[in-house]
Amino acid sequence: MTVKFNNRDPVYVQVIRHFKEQIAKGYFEPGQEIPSRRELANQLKINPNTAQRAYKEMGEQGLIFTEGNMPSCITKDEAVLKSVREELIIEAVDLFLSSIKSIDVPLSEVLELVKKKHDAESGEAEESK
Amino acid sequence: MTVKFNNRDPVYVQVIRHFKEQIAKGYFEPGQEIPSRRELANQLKINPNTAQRAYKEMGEQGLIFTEGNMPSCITKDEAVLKSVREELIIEAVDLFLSSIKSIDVPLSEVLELVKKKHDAESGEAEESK
DNA sequence: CAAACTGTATTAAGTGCTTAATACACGAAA
DNA sequence: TTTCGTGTATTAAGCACTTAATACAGTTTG
Repeated sequence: MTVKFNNRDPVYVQVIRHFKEQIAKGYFEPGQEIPSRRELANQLKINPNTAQRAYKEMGEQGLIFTEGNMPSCITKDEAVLKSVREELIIEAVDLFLSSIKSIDVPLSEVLELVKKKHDAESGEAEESK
Repeated sequence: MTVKFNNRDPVYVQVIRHFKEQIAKGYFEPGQEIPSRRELANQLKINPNTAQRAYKEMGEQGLIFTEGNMPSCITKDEAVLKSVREELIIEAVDLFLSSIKSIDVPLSEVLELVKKKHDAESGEAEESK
């Protein structure tokens, strides 16, 4: 498990984001154990408290749960897991639309650019095989 | 001139972003005067030093220029003005694509959502007339 | 000339968020 | 029992940004 951090957003926020992306991609099974705070901190080279903060928020959001001193686990509520993906998608779409809107760019124009760039990236991935 | 600030990004960054959006929309003429630091600070209810910092960076980026003690002006270099728009568009597209990529969502699926949401927003704008 | 406006610079304080350093209670396992 | 690994809580330190209070040089305006 590795995460590339940017210097702009708080680390704990990026950690949460990372877990949400993993969830969205179906990487976790419902109820699956996740690394302990200290272990995650070691893996990501961050402070245990930062990991703790990320886990704490994820717990409050219902993404993970913790019973006693047992290792924390991904929620068993599949509806929650499913909604994570949808939320991330909606988030991306809304952000994109508001950005475009604030520059007054015709949608058709950027959609062409999106397709073009996407195909270009796919091409690169293909070449690197 | 009003700007709605969020609590996440530094104010001076948001001010710069605001000017770039105005430039991208063709709101400014090349060489056009812009408000003084103190006046902008008054309008936006921010500290003059924060306005100064925003202007300073915009000057370093070539977006505005200042001669002597004259009021600062938008650059006369139309190529720069044009590139601002393109940069903002590319920025939005790249961010969108990377977001989508990190969730493993098929492009066609989100493009449908983008169009749908965009049309819905246009509809709302139409109704509010 | 004097006043008021430009831009610019320096220094300091305050504020909020992030990170860090510890400590504690609990349970499982050697 | 002792050790180790859980989660949790508290407190302090660090850092970036914002704000603040001035100061200075120059230009325009009354």
